[in-house]
Amino acid sequence: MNLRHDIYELVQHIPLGYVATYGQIAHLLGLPHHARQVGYALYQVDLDSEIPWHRVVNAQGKISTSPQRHGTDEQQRWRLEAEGIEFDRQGKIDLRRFGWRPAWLQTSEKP
DNA sequence: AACCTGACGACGC
DNA sequence: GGCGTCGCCAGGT
Repeated sequence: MNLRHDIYELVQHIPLGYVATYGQIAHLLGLPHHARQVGYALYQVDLDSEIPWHRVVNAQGKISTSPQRHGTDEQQRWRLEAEGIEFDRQGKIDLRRFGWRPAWLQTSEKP
């Protein structure tokens, strides 16, 4: 399958109340150095899609902003807060608390 | 084919 | 820890 499809498939596994990073998604797919491609793929997701695109943030635990998002980054924050995720004063998420830890990493299983 | 553009990240100061 | 640099690579022009 193509890259975008793989990315979408994996993002759907991020559980409610947790977040993953762009680089983490790329690594889980066995594609290091493809973090930017993850961001590019998510940029193209329809806002009303089933894909929980809002559960992906950058490695610093912050929502990545861009003029081209036309405010969807704001919507991302609302959605995450609605799921119980907390932001600190600098708009950062504590990845130790809210970072996704896929179960299959410990059980040597794959989705 | 060459060049440009990023929802990124590791690293050095 | 904040901030700039540099490396990355799929897609579009």
